[in-house]
Amino acid sequence: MPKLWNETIEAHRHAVRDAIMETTAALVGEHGLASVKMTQIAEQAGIGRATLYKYFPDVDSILIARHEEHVAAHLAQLAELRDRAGTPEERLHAVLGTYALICHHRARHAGIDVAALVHRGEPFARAEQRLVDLFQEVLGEAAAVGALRADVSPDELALYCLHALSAAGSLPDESAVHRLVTVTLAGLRPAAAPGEPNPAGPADRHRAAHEHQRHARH
Amino acid sequence: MPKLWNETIEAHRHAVRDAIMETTAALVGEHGLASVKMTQIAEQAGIGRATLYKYFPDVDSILIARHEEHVAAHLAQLAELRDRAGTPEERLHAVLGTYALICHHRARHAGIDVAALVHRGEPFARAEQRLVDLFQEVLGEAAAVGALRADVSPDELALYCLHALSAAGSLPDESAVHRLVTVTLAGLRPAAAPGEPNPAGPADRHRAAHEHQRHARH
DNA sequence: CGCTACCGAGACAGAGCGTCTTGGCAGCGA
DNA sequence: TCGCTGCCAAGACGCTCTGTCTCGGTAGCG
Repeated sequence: MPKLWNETIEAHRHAVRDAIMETTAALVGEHGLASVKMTQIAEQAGIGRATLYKYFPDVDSILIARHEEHVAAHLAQLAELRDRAGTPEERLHAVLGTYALICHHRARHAGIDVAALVHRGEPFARAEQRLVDLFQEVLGEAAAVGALRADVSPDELALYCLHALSAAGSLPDESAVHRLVTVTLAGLRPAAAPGEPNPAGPADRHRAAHEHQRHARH
Repeated sequence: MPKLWNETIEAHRHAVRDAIMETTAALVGEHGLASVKMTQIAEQAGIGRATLYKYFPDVDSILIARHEEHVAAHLAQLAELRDRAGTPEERLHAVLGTYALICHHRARHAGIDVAALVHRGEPFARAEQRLVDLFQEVLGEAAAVGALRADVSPDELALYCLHALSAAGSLPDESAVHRLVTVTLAGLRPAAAPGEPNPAGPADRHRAAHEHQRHARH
């Protein structure tokens, strides 16, 4: 593809790497995940097959690398929302709502291929774990001000959020995604039944405690 | 495997088919999904490779067939719970709780392989659709007696339940699964806030309407 | 101008695949 | 008892894709 090397060799390699990943994603979107071969990718990207093997060992690695870049971008976006100003409830809503929209648009854009690729091997587990950790932090802050139910730990609630919001990929439009976020958040709130134990109040108290948590993170 | 044909030819073929599916599942559990080859399956099952191709065209078909049998069994179990006696809330709780336990045990037993296989192609979409339909029926009955929030339609709530409960596969023990069901159900209940529109009462009224729905199904 | 690093193209052996043929065995009916 | 039919294991065959290697060519750099 790049006949003339762009500035440095480093930049050239990065450009070729990006071209490989983009070409592979296009081929997968066109012909499906199983039928894409290394030969096809090399031809489409305009590089030699041996050169392709110098960048990636197989098709899965290419798509995993592409997926990890997307995950990193989304994670940065969510971390930025997490560190914004506002009450823990507001930031929880922002993080979960944005994640749901990400799921929605990913499903609409990439189809089933990402899900098929992503559910195998350990790279996906790591990406999911980072998401759970991020959710857990926001949930912990919300729990500190009593905005969360106290009978389930934040790590289990984080897992609940992650899976519940993944339903956004099957929803038809963004208003449905918004309703899904509302429903998911409803599952997180303290039990309204009078007999249930609910030690933390619904108001935003413990402000100092959650500020301490936020700053102790970095 | 079966040197002497069992009774009829039909039964023999069924036995061979079962042996193939069981052998394949064992190999996938042992060596992973990607590395299992048709040659290996035929050798392990004690049949010829050409014979294997007379039963299944490829490895995926074998695992999909096995998965569909499991799904059918689980679906029957859930349908039985749906048609049991009791209030719609009780039956909703039973169906969702049982589905969560199924997810939990499946993840514990088969590992990541089922998820990896299951997320590609159209057979999985059909199985998921049948589950959503089943959920939707139980949710519709619960909505008829006012046990559900009225601001989200039962089909969207069914999708929410399906995905939220799939988190049970990542939970460590059954008590955590039970808490997940509690949280998921909390997302389904009518909004407790006084300002929110909540036309249906929390008590079990409209009993006749939901009985009508149940009997109109068959 | 020579050196180095990279690259495209092609060759090569190996693994799997999907099909076909061969020879053999189990059941069934005459 | 003897064919006849259906099924089967084993193996051969051509094919695709893989992963590695070598070759000749070219861009940058000193």
